[in-house]
Amino acid sequence: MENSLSISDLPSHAGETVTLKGWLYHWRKGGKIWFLVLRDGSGYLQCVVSKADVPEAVWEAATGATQESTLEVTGLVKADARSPGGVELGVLDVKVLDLCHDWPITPKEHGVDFLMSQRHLWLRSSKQVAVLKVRSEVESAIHDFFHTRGYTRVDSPILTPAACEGTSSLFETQYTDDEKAYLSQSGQLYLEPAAAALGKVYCFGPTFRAEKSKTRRHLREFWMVEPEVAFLEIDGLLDLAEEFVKELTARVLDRRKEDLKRLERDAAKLEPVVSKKFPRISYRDAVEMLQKKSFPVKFGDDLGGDEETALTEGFDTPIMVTRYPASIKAFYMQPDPVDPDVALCLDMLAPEGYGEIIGGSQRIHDHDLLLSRIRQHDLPLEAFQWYLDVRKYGTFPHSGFGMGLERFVAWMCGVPHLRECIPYPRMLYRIYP
RNA sequence: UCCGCAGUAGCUCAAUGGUAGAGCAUUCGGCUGUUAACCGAAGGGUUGUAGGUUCGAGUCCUACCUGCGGAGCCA
Repeated sequence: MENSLSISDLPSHAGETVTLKGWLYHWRKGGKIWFLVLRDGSGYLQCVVSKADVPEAVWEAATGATQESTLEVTGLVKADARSPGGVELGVLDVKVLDLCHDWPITPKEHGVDFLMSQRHLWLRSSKQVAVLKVRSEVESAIHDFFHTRGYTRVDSPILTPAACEGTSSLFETQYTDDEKAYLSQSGQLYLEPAAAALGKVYCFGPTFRAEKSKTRRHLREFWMVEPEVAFLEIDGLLDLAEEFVKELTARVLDRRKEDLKRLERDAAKLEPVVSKKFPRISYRDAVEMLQKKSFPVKFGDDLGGDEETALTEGFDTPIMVTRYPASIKAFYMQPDPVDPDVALCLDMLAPEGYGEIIGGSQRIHDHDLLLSRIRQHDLPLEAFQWYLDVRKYGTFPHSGFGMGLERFVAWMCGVPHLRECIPYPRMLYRIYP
């Protein structure tokens, strides 16, 4: 069915005459020789048009094309060291399939407001293309990671009857005439019963938080991958999270080198992630470390962005902070049997200021303890009856974590803001396009 | 929601309270190996909105609108 060549195929077609379709990305004029850069999503190709070598009509078409015009170009593939990418096209024919008028995004700088309002067009820019390729690679690596380890993917619902954690950040929608539904904030609660059915499960999909967050580290709609594993306890969970991040990073380094280069991301900064063990620090030790750096934190305080960055300073891998005070963590987290004030949980903090990429815990598996936690947190008991059933019928220790895809991709790409790591970001006060 | 910053040409930005400017983009011209090419020329403006102070406001004051950055919360 597909017969056409892509630009990325060309290095193995040197010496052949080929026809390609794509868009005019950029050009450099040189009097009687023009250099057109064609892009087709697979790569970029310098097409050399020489006035002496083509018919007048072809010269007119080539030099009359504007940025982002749709072109069909025929020419001879040549290896040439002067050309970015190693091969270039000696143009024989150019057809302008559509002449583009008033393309708004120029090669010079633009402000974020402008670019975000042109997001549907901004996607064509080389750096945005590179980020989307890294994102897709990570998504694919996530599925491979779990499938090679015997996990079953279980899709959790997006429309839910009640909150998983806190009702303040829920998106509400009308479900029937007299019933509301809420967009999912996490698939975890639905994954736990599935872990009893299938043992090792994971979900991967969009999640929604109606928080009024307006920072580079927040989106209102983001993608989260969440494994949940029967009979896995906290130490195994730490191993799983570390192995997971190592494998995804290795995959990006292995297969998306060109994209990292285009993003001017220093790949050497990611290499220790693959080779070195991630430090594991308890919350109590973290508080001490922060106090030595004269942060005014004490046991019971949550750690803010500045504290997280200070903790990761001096490390070239992520660090895992474990055993936070139970009082500041979710109701379902298992208390530490030797230190009941803390929960068996972890936050993985990425280096270079990228902050929390993973949060997870061992879950309470005792029915009565979970019941009392639901009551302590003033949660509507009837909404959690089915969740309690997991502990009522053949309970088992289990653990899981959630990783925010965009945060991971932002870190891989060295992009400072999450909004560039999802094709169409949903942010506070911005839902166009 | 709170705190801070900013709205001037299509875009990115200049302009002591005193004639509205540049680069890029666009159009035209020049250049046969360019790498955000370069050189020359032209067109392009109700300075976010509404008031106010002043002989005079892009500039100072007030309110509003829009956007950005950050906090809290989180992945």
